[in-house]
Amino acid sequence: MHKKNPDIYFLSENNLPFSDFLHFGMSTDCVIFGYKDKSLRVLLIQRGAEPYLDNWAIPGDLVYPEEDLDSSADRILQHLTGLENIYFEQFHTFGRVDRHPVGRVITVGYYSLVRTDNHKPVASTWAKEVKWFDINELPPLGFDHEEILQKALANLRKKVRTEPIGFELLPEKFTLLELQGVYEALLNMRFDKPNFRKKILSMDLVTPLNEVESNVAHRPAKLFNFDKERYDARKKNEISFEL
Amino acid sequence: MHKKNPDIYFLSENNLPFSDFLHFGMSTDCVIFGYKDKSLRVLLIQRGAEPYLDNWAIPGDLVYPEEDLDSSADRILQHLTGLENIYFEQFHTFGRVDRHPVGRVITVGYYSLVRTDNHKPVASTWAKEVKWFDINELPPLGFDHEEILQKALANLRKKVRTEPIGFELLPEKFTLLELQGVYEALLNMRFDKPNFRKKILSMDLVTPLNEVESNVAHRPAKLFNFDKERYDARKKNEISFEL
DNA sequence: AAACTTATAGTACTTTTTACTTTAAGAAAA
DNA sequence: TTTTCTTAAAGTAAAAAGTACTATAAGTTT
Repeated sequence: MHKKNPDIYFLSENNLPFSDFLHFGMSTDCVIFGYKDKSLRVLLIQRGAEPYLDNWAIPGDLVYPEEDLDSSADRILQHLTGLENIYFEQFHTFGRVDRHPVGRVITVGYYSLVRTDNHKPVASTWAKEVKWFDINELPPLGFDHEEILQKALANLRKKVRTEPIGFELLPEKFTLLELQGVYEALLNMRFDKPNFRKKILSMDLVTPLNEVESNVAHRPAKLFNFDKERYDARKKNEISFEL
Repeated sequence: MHKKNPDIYFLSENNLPFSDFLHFGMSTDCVIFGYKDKSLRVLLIQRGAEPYLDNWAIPGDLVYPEEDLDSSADRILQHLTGLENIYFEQFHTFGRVDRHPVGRVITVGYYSLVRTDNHKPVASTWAKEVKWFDINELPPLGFDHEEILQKALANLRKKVRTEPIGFELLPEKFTLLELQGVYEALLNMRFDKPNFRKKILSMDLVTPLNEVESNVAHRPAKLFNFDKERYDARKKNEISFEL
């Protein structure tokens, strides 16, 4: 017999005891995006344990009992890339009853943007291999990770149209043509060069530096950096970034 | 002593047993939006149990062990409004370690749009009262529900600019001025009447009916309905709706 | 029938977007 | 050192979209 319990919000018709509801596992998965050679990439791991041994998968881990969700995502990112202050964003939570073969595990999906030139991800105990995959040449993935990855991509593509996050994929200093390449890879479309340039400059969010690119076999382009302070200040006044 | 376990993805440095990670409670909260008298409203409940007894809160419930997240949200919506096929959307998951006084409960936030003319929500065992609140006159809320509500609203306001979901707040048949009222309430801004009208008609997503509104003390406006089929067909070709 | 209210159509103007041309600046080859 | 090549960067014109406002139509109420 179940006695009536201090319910959370309400326990509906069934009067199950509170403890019956505390049997969920919780994980976070991080879809890590990078940009190289004019194409968008995703960092995947090859699993070193059951279930889905040897399958490629999105890096993730169980959430610790005393850990916030965002902290968990941050931990995974640092563990895998060795980088701090990576841009990441929660985008969707996946909880299908049968999504995990071992038990009822809910996973919170995050996506992240990293500067691929900054680091070399390394394999470790929990992953046989870590590798960048072109977004158009993905291997089959374990769990429901194909669904998760596609949803991450869809969310990123939406977000990138209204917020200046494309910069997160580039080094501090970049040329406008490099920026254009990022947006073309992200949105899978071409832009007219002069018009893209005009549009970006008119937003007044990139600052020209007194520096040009080097080691190129043609006229070197001017380098810019993103003025995050100006953007943040402007965001308060609800001015939006649209591409 | 903990023995090494079949980990999910990987258990990082600490080798805690699998069962140690299955102590999460899981709930869904539904921010239910409605529209009436030119203003946007939210349906809240007054809690009939601890914690936060008598506080106003967003309706929600624990997820059942064998229940999908979306099903859980749907159940709450039906329970509360008696309506089926309500539009709802997952928007964010809240998991701060101390967000719930009773234990580690993660909550998945949904928002929902309902036609307020269709139903009368009723109080029941788990809620002393159920009431619509104007979005600008909200009471203090229990838990982290103020944060959840504001995030729901922000998400809705973003979504409404790119997808034609405003219609979900209106009856099947509506006038263009009513539609304008919905968007003005949602986005908290005014539109020019002729221009709004022109824009909506140019999208070709509403169909004029051979009917006009009645019981108005002036020239009655033509009624329209939303052509969901046309929108769905067009969405496949990636044509977007922007206001 | 006159006055009033809102629907609905239309018009002129401004801003933004798009497509394309021209010139500039540096690197490499002849 | 001159020519050729490549990309940077500025400019221009036409088209489209957005904005502000005016005028007329079609009902209801007095």
